[in-house]
Amino acid sequence: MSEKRVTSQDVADLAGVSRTTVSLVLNNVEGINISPGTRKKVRDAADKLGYIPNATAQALATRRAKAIGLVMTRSPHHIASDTFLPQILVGLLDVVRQHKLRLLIESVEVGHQDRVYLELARAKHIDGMILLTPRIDDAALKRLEEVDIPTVVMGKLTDSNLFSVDVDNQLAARKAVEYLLELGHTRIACISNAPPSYSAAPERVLGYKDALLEAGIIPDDDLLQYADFDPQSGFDCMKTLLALGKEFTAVFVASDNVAMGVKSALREAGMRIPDDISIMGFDDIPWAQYSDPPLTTIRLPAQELAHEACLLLLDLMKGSEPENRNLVLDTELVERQSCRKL
Amino acid sequence: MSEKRVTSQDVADLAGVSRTTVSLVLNNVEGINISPGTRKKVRDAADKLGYIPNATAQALATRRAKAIGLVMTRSPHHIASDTFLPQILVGLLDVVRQHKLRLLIESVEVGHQDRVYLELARAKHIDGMILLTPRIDDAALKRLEEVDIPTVVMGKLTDSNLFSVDVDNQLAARKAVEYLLELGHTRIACISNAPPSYSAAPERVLGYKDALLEAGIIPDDDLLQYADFDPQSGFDCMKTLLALGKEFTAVFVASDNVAMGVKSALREAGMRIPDDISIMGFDDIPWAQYSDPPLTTIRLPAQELAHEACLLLLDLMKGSEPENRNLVLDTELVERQSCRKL
DNA sequence: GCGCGTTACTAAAGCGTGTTAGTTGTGAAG
DNA sequence: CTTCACAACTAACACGCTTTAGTAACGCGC
Repeated sequence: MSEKRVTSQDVADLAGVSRTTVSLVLNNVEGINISPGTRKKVRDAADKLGYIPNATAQALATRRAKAIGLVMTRSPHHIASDTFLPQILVGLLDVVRQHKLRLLIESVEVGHQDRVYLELARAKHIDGMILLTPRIDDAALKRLEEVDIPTVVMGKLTDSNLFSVDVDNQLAARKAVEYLLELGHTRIACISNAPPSYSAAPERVLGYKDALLEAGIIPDDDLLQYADFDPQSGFDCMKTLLALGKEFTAVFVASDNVAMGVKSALREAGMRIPDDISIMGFDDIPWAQYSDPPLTTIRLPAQELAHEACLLLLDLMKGSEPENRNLVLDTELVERQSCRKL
Repeated sequence: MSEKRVTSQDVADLAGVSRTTVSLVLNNVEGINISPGTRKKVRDAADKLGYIPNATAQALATRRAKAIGLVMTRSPHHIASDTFLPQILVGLLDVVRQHKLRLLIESVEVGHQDRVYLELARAKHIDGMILLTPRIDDAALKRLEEVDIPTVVMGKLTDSNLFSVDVDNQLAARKAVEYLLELGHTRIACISNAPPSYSAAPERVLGYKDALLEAGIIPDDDLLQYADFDPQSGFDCMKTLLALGKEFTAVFVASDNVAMGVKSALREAGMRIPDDISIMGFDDIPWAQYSDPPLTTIRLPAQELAHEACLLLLDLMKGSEPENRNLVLDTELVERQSCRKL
């Protein structure tokens, strides 16, 4: 309480040296000559006083905040129900801690992007940022490329030359649908994870169509629906699909979270999984394996993606420019019990 | 790129005033006289240059970081599968943004608490912190009370006089079990959410016993199991319970997440919900209403808890000392279809 | 014209660190 | 005995802002 903040001056006084020396010793500055005796005196003094350097002052002097930011451009509602967020945080925290950095979280309301990106960058709260699933049509992204802050995007942006980390959504979706085809399904519906403006959504749809075409099946646009991230939207999509009255024996839902709602709608309609309809998910959220029946899905390595994104960002912050701007991690089909042989 | 950072000096030069005036105008300092003309000149200059004050320098000068920290004392694995984290973040972000603060996320490895708490506080990265579900036996908590940084704990600590925000776990659990009793169940098992050392776990068990005793039923310790946060542990607990061979017609699972695994185990054993056994959850995670059958549970207002915790923290940071150190929010029983009348 | 309060501003001293340029003392080479 | 490199430090400026103490100008009553 009454104890004042201890500064490097206090340490210097106690050790009988200058503030400069304290700084040089405690920061282990290379290529400088300080006698071992003095080094010890400084260290002892610092220990004794419980000296903890003021991070703000350090940041001001060094011009680096020693922090990175995780920026989410989604509505609060979508963030609240984002299954991967905890995993992403863990992936980031892991790297961040090892490098003695801090992690800042920021969410931006749609429409206010300009200022936030700029403020974060210019105000030097952070030295680099990781952008989470932004919209393709985010005009501010263009402006972002002009800002001189290192940035890594989680989720690829076709029309941008920002650095990114992602999975091959199209390929993964194709694998998923090929699996259904192998089981003998030919009438396969598709419910995408999000509106087409979010980059991953159209890519997954493309993979779905790829698989069908390769098998000689013409995709039927009536069997294609776009959900909106949450279970409720999946519920609604499946209702619409069922109301059409078209026949389908399997559905590829490009998000496990959405699939929860889809299953709910199927249940209400009295359809049994996988007896009456096979369902294939995407993401492998933690509950996929505990759902009834356990959901066959595509595993998205969320934590690893965050991990790699963070490492890439650190590279950029160091000034190196990896030649590979777009890192792609592998997905894996996890076979459970929601799909059956026809 | 080549454009240099614009400082308040640049604004002052362009406006033809001093740096002091710029600061006074842009910060809307009260009780100071600046002519409207000058104010406009300064504002125009700032706009024209796109001036964004350097937050680090501001922090150093004002001695406030304008940031709060969310500190989690749990293992990466537990964080990664924490269903409420996204909601908590949204609750915090909401308040934080309105007050133009930033949010820092920090996770602490068990055993390293001392330094982290201290460093965060002393280094002045943050002006206040919110502690998430710490263990009761966290020795560093004692030390934390000595640190002069405002702190709010989410989840009550019996043995501490820190400020806290929580629900009444015991009461909520009692309500849950009373509901089962009203439906006619008398043999009711209980699977707690976590090991007894985590504060919420024993409280919920107490509520369970309260309800039974009030109904004249002696709690049978064989029917009581402690899970460990995740579905797998719930699966294991239910296996153990079933292996005992004791009769029970309902089970109160003090965590929806754990309940996922419990249901999985019941399914494997060929038992139908709610026909063969009624199941009552706790938390109301987003997937509870989409599970099969939709889970009857106790709603834990995670987002509101975070919201209130943040508001309380802001009060503390302003220097006020609310007389009520422990804020308790209401829970609500959400009736769905996993429990049936006996 | 003088004293005085008020308006409208500014000079300069912090905030706590990093870092450059420079100073001192010492031993060895010439 | 000088010269010079080098080890071992330090003085002082820079970082970009806030804020206190102070100054200049102005109107006003007498």
